[in-house]
Amino acid sequence: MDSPSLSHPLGHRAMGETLLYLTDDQLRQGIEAMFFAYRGFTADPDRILELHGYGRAHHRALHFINCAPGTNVNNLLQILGVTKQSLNRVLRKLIADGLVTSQVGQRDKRERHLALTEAGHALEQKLSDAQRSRMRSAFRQVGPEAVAGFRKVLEAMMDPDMMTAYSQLREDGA
Amino acid sequence: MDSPSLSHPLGHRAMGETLLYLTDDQLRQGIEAMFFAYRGFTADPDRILELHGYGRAHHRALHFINCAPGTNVNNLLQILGVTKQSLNRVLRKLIADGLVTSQVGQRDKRERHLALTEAGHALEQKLSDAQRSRMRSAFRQVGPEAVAGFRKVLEAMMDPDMMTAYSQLREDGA
DNA sequence: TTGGAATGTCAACAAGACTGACATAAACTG
DNA sequence: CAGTTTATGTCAGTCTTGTTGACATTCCAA
Repeated sequence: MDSPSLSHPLGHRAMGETLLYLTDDQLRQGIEAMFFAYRGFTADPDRILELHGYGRAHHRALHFINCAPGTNVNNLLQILGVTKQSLNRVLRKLIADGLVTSQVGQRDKRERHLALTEAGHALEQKLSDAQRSRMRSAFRQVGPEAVAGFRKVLEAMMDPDMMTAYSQLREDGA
Repeated sequence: MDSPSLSHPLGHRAMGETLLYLTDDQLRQGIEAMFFAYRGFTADPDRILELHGYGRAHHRALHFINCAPGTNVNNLLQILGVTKQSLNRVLRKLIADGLVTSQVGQRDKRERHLALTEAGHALEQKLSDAQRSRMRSAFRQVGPEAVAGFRKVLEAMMDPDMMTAYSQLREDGA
């Protein structure tokens, strides 16, 4: 049979209207692309983390503490979407290893304010560099229009409440 | 401070050439978008899986057995990128629960050929529908150009060997 | 001031990844 | 045919990272 995308009698605009990109097969390919890409996305930092005896959970904590220095545990909890007990185990190790500092809040002494130490900053940089490097390479290959599309789809795929957490990260860093 | 993307003196083409989309901040946003989107991407099937006492590992196995019925364990191992012990634990349960069949190969009797039973097909459909539903909604929101960009970036972010596995999935289904 | 809400810690458990060792059966090779 | 390799399955043990339950501390408001 002939290729519908090449022999289609309608122009590009009409293709969008007939929603050819929404067939089950196209969606399945999107799902698989997401699966394989996420593996690639985490592969480089995972290798570095392993050398230091950490896991992905430590990476996530370092990343978001770096983005919002002085944040408290509850904020981090909302963003990461795990239980406080789970996060606490990770934080305990990072604090014990001298990568993160935990300071009792001035105003509210129940809160602990988290920040990276110099060593924490160094590891975060190393992980971030590895991850950015792959993403930069991908972005460079495909060009700015594709990158814009990538961002649009990802944002549309987030849970609405996560979307707000994501937006807030870019507004008030502290 | 003012917004560089709005007040930039150069046009869109020049922006691409000066690689504004490759700044560390843009890359960081891409990384975070990937993190939050992947959570959304897995959230719906996760809820269904929990009801049945399965995890993401079972979903992945069902998905790829469905894509390539009659495949053997080794092929699945390559695609999933886990150890045979890990996969075996999952397959054992799926077979015991009557969702997957394992048949000794005709040509090579060492191989086991895997396929979904009717019940397996039913669950795979349910999971797939949930995941496709979210992706369809995202795709519909952003339009075909953004979807094309999304796919391009994801493919550029995969590991090269995974990229080949991904391509082969769409060529020889059996 | 006292009881509830918020915050964070410790302990125990489960899923799912890993490694290593080993068994079995079949295919291949000299 | 004997020995090796390949494909698969299994058992045991470890690690990360999620979970729930119990508990201490602190704040706030009735």
